[in-house]
This record gives sequence, structure tokens and C-alpha cells, in this order.
Amino acid sequence: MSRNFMRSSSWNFLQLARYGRTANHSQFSSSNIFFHLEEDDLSGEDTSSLADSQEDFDSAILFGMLRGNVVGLRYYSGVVNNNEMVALQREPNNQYDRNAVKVNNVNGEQVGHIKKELAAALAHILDQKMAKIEGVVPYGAQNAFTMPVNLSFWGRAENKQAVLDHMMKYGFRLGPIPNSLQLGHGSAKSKSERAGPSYRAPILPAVQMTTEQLKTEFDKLFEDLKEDDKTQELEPAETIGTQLLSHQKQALSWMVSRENTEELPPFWEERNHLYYNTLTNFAEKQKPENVRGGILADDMGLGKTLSVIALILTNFYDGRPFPTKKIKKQELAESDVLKSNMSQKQFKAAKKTELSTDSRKESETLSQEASSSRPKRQKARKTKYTYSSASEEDEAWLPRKVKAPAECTLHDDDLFANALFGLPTAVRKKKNKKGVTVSQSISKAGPEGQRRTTLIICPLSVLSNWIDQFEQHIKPEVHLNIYIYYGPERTKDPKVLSDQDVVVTTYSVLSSDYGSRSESPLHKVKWLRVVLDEGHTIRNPNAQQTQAVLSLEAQRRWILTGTPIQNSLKDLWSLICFLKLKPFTDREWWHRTIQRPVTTGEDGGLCRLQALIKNITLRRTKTSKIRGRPVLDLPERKVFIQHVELSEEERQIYESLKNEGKAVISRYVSEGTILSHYADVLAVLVRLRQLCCHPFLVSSALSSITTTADSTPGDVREKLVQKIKLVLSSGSDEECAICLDSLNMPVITYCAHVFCKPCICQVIQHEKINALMHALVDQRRKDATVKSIVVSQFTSFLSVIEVALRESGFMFTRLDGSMTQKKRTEAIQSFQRPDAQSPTIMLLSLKAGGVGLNLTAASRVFLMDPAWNPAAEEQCFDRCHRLGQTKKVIVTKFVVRNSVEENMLKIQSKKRELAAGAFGKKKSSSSQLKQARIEDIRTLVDL
DNA sequence: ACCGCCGGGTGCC
DNA sequence: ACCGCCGGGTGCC
Repeated sequence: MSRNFMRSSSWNFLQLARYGRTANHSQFSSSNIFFHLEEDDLSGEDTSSLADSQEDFDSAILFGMLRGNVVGLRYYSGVVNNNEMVALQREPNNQYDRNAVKVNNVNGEQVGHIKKELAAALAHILDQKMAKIEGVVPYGAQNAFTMPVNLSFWGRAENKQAVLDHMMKYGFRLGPIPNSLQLGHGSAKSKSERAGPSYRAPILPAVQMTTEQLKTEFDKLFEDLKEDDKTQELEPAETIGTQLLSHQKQALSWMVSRENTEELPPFWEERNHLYYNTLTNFAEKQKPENVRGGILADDMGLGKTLSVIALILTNFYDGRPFPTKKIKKQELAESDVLKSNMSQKQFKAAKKTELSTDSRKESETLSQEASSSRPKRQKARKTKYTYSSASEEDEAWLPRKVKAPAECTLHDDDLFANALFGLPTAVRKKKNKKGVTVSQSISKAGPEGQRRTTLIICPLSVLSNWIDQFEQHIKPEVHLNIYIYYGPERTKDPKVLSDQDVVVTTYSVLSSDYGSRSESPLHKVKWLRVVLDEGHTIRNPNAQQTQAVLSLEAQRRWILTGTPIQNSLKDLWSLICFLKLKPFTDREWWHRTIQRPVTTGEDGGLCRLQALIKNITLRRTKTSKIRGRPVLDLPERKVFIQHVELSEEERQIYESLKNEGKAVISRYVSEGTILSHYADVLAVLVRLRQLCCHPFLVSSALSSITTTADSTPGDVREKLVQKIKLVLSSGSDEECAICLDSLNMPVITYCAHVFCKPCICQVIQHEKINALMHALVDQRRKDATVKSIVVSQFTSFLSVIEVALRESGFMFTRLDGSMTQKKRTEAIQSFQRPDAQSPTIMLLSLKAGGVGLNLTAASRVFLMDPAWNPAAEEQCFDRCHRLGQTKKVIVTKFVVRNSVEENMLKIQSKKRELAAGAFGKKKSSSSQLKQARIEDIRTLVDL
């Protein structure tokens, strides 16, 4: 565990403080802090605990190059082009030579072996991971028996000499490869049909870009995206009952075209009847499968969910919308009118389909489908859902009424899910009715049955939101079958799933299914489409959850995320893998062609990355403009920082705690043991921050006063009880830190400070809370309908605030990490209600709920204590400043003057820079990280 | 000749 | 491999 701990990034460390808050008691216990840190690590916040080779990749420098030979070509089927990249792979179990090193082409097919004398030298280096060795075949690609290979050795600077020495021992000298050797013989090109263009010599280690440069480039990367030509709009299918905003129609158009495109994926060209990859110079006969999907990276609150729902219904099958009902004669007239409304794009797509399948019949059906109008519900139910001219294939796609075994219907799960998410009764009723309609594929539909089902994977916190939005945006008469794959009653039968139109599940369910012995039905279905909501949750490629997602079988793949790159370029890799972008699904090619060129500032690296992102990503921010007008007409948002002075008494306690902490920390610093005393240091910091919020938070008395579940864990409490007994029994003459008199009704803090109970209670009456209550009362007087969110990282602080709110007669509700999903949903729904009985204040714990939480009923946000990570604060503001907000949003951040909080603001702005610059940034060495952490701590306590 | 030379067989690791 | 290497056949010039 300590290993994990030491490796975690400083960001991760900083997050810990927030995490500690999630468990109400952890601030009292260093072991708890540790526990949560580790948990956080494992849950994928940090990817540095990956294989060491991963780290080596990032900090690698070029040691030198060497010309070697690939032998045994005639025994293997893998072929290469001149200048094509090849991969080296150790083969320790080779029966002829345990030093064997295989040479594979970009596709992973073996080309040959490294000649044994050289392999003998390389084996040790590869096995010990002293260097990563990359190969390029400079010429002679079509040789029959052997071919040359240029090897480049990459690794950490500290390994360079050892590698050079080792190679020297075997008689190989590494050096730069002269251009004369590099380009090979003039005849090489003419001999080969597969030969690519002449290729420049591998670029020698380029000048490392500064963080600032990279940041600028990174910003540009996405800036430029906004200005490209993804401005086509597409009207959604008739089945969508909601009018889409312009940018949503653009998203729809882009997504539909991404799903139906026949274009080659980025960096592939057709040459001489072969498909040629311009990055690796790899070529093959087989057309690389196109990425039917991409990344919808719109900012939060732009309506990604609605865009996807529209996509599902609009591009349900072969570029056609979700089929609806029979066309009746009198409706045909109407449909002619509607036909003219059919967008150009839709029509083109239709034509294209017609051409490709060469089926006139289908095209007739199509125009009817596209223009079908609304039937009366009754009729629709009686109808057999057929078109007069529907082809057999089409028929298979129509919803039909079938008997379904009880356990296969939606009832049970729906009921369960509805209970779980607290969906309103009306919805439940409707669902039950709907539930009996289960679509059934017909075996004739295709060799493996046509795919029809979209799988949506999302965090639990937004699951109910998906369901709500389907209800809200799809016309009620449309029989779209949705299955919530969640809860103990979920089906085990893949057939049940593949008979749905949409299946919604969560990452954790998917992951636990994947990890369990019995086979996961989710992994047996051949999905039409898989949608990852909050798709950056798969950014740790080693997490089981990521593996579970990557092993899903689907034709169309979508990632929804507001933050495609969170920490570094590495984050993008899992996403690319999910999209099955060849050849990047192999980490080596990703690194050699994109990641390393970008991080080392190699020629064109950023251009490549940009070309890649541009191809697969659509991103708009809230400030993006369409035809000169903002995408969203969001009301203004203002952020105020409200400084608060500590009262005399508070200041006294604060200073004494701070000095105590400073003494401890500076001792650690001078001893150089600060990092091994992290838990202690953190405890000090947390106490200081809590004190800024409210002195009571650092008092053990809290547990006996608040009525909520907040409590000190038994053992710690016991320890404190012992201590106070000791203080009392020993007749200690300790004095109260507040009144400086002898103790009267003593209470003890975790840090073993002792106060008089009346003294500390008096403190509560003073600043802070005071600032908040003043603002709230003031607000209520001006406009009682305005709702507010009060945010803190400390649930115990929220509990204190609760008391104050009750005293002033506020209606409030609360959302924190300890609540069940059902209770959370209840809290949100009651808060969002517009009626007079609805609470006007939401107490929100900073990390609870995560992204996607919609609290647009509120237009005021009070941030009681600054967060370590500025992004977390932003996210918090976005919960109410998003689509659906009608009022001006005012955010107030309370910051205590001359305190750890002010220092945190400083660190925040530093972090903000880092976050932007971390993209592509060379990973700091662990010693640098340590130093940075120490610096952070010193800033915080003014050391 | 316990050599050199010739030419056939042969061929990754 | 239009090579190198191996080992058998062979042997003045």
C-alpha cells in the first residue's frame, strides 16, 4: 500500500483530503485516510500504478540506434513495407534459443526473428526493461530470407550507460544511424508494389516543449475543432417529441454521418489496391474497419443525452429511423407534406442505402417510414406494425407483440428500478403497459440476426436521468423497449437483452458481471451500438471496468464526456481503444506514432494528434457559437469571493492549532520524513480547514451534539475518552484554550485540545456560518422563491449548518455520499419541484452525486470551503448553471482571511495551470512530485 | 592430406 | 541464399 501511496500523483494526494471527508469520521483517523487513498487509487484516479514500462515510455530518451537483421522471414507470414515500423517481442520459451526475440509487423503478425547473436545481447535489456527497443525496416522489405532493421533504444536517462555497456560487451555499439544507411538502396522501392513513399530518417530527440507551449497547443487543439465544418444540422426522426436546439441537430447530423460513413479511418489511404497506414507505413488488403462512432465531447449541460436519444431513433437501422406504425390512407396525404420536411441529409442517406442495397422496395418503405405520422394509440396497438410494402427484412425490425415469459418481461426489473430510482407512479404505470411489448428478431433477418440494440453504460448517478429523458423526449405512442439492466433481478439471458431497443446499465454492474465466474449476458450480445456516458471513466486501461467495457462487441461506439483529456494524453488512449481505431489499440503504435511524438515535440506530432481528434470528436463548449450566437443562452454566472474574518476566539484557536501543526510539519521537513508522515500532515491540514469552517468540526463533542449519523469510530472515541479521563483524573491544570481559565465542563478535541464546553459553544454563535446565514436570510427577504445550494466538503459541517437552518426556519434538503441512490433521487426531486412546499436550500457535499447532477432549480451557490481541485468546484457550479437554468447564477465562495484557505486558493490557481499544462507533459520524476507535495504543504501552513 | 580445394547440400530462433 | 557454413570427395602441374 505504501508503494501505491508514494506513486500517486500530487493531485491524487490532494484529492485525498476531500475523500477523507466522505467518510465522516476519517478526519480523526489516519488509518482511515490511508484506506481511502488506496481505494481512490484503485478506483482509477491514478494510472501511475500501472506497469513500470508505462512510466518508462513517458520519460524515455533515445539512447541510440543500431542496425540489425531480421532472419527466418520465409517461415512466417507477416509482411512489411520499406520504412515500416516493427515491434520486438521477447520469446523466452523458444525451444532453440531462450534469448529469442520475435519481430512483428503492425498487425502483430510475426515477420521473423532477430538474428541470434544480436538477440543474445537484447534479451537481457528487454527482460530487465532497461530500454524499450523499437524497429523500423529501412529497406529490403521484400527479401526472402533476411532483412535489415534499424533499432532505436529508448529508456530512462539513468539506464543509458548500462545499456550502452551491455551492448558493447556483446560487441554492438549504439550510435546515430547515418542517412546513407538509412535510406537504403535505390532499387528497393522499384521492386516492391507495397513500397511506400520515401521516409525521412527517424527524428533524433527533439527539444522538449515547455509546459507553457504544450498548454497553448492543447488549447488550440480544441479551439480549432470548433471552427471546422461540423455545422450541418439534421432534424431528428418523427418519434422525437422535443424540438432540438441547433447545436444538438449538429451533433445528430455528425453522429449519424459518423455511423453511416464509408470513409477510411484517420491516417489510412488506399494505394495500389491496398490500404495503407501513413503513420506506420503498414499496408494490407483488408479494408480497416471504420470507426462507426466517436467522442461527443460537448461541455456539460449541452444536452448530450438528448442528442444520443435522437441518434438512436433517427439512425436506428441502415440510416433509417426507428419504425413506427402503419400508414393509413388519410395519413398519406399528410405524409406527403411531411416528406418535404425530411431533411436533405436524411434523404441522401436514404438514397445511399437504396443504392448500396439495390432494393427498390426498401426505398419505398423508407420514405414511408421517414414520413410516417402519429397514429392513435389504440390503432397502433391493433396494427400488426407492418407496412404495406415492407420487405421481409424490414418486418423483422418492427416491434411486434409477443408473449414473453414472465421473467423476461420488463415488469420486474422496471418495478425494481422504479422503486430504486423513485420514478413517479405515472411513469411506472405507463411502463408496465409498455412492458408487455417485447420486440423479437426473426431468425431470417440475417446469418447472425440483425443487431438492433443500443447499450448505454453510465454511472449510477445518471441512470435515472437517462430513463427520464427517454420518457420525456420520445413521443408517448412510440414503442421503444428499454431494459434497465440493474439490480439483483436482472436477466441472465442475452436473448432478452438483444430483443430490446435500448438497454441501460452502469459501469459497476457491467464490471461485476464481467468479473464474475458466470458469463455476463452483456458480453454475449452483439450490440448495434454501445454508448459510454461519462466515458472518461474508462481512462485507466488497467481497471477491470475498462476491460469490461473494451470487451463488449458492438458496431457503433460512442463516448460521451465533457473532459476527454483529464490529466494527460494517456487518458485518450483507452477511449481510442474503445473506438477500435487501428492501429492504436496496440499501445506500442499509439506511443510511437502519437504519444511520444507529441510529448517530445517531434515534428508534426501535434498535427497528427489534432487530425486524429478532429476526425473522431465533436466538441462544443457553453461559449461556442453557432452563426455568431452562443450555443446556449445560459443566464449569466457570477462568482464572488466573500472573505470572512475569524473572530478573536476563532483566530486564537486557529493560530494555536496552526502553530502546533507547523511545529510538527517543520520537524518532519527538517528530518526529511515528511512524506512518511503524510497521514499526520494531512490530519493537521484537514483540522485547519475544518476550523476555518467551524471550530466545532474539530471537536469530538460534535458526535454527541449532531443527531445525524456522523460519529467518531468507536475505537478513536474510546481513545479520546481515555484521554479526557486522564486529564481529569490527573487533576491536570490544563486550561481552556479559549478562556485561558481552568476547565469547566471540559470537552476534548481529537488533537487533544481541551476546552470548556460553554466556551466552545459560544464560538459556534460567531463567524462563519454567520456569513452564510446572513446571506440566506437576506436572500429570503428579497425573493423567497430563489433556491440555493450550500456546498461543503465536510458533511459534519453540513450537519452544523442544518442546525442553523432549522433555527431560522428554512426548508432544506441534503445530498451527501452516505445516502443511498434512492434517497439521493428523492432529495433531488423534491428540491427540483417548483411548488411552495419544496425546500429552498440544498445542502450538498462536494463530491457527492458526481457529474451530471441537475440542480437547475437553484440559482445561488454557496461554497463554504475551497476545494483542492478547482475542477471539482467548477463541476459544482455547473450543477445548476446548465441547460434549464433560467435565472442568473450567483456563486459565493467563502474564504477565511489569513488562513489555510487563502493559501489553498493559491494552490488552486497553480493546479489550474498544471491541469491545462499536464496534457502531454513529461511526467515529473517521483522526486519532483515529492518536492511539489512538500512545497504545497509548506505553502498551506505558511512555512 | 592431421592439409587446401572443389562443389553439393543446405539454411531462423 | 548471386551468400556462408558444413562435411564428403579428392589430391602434381
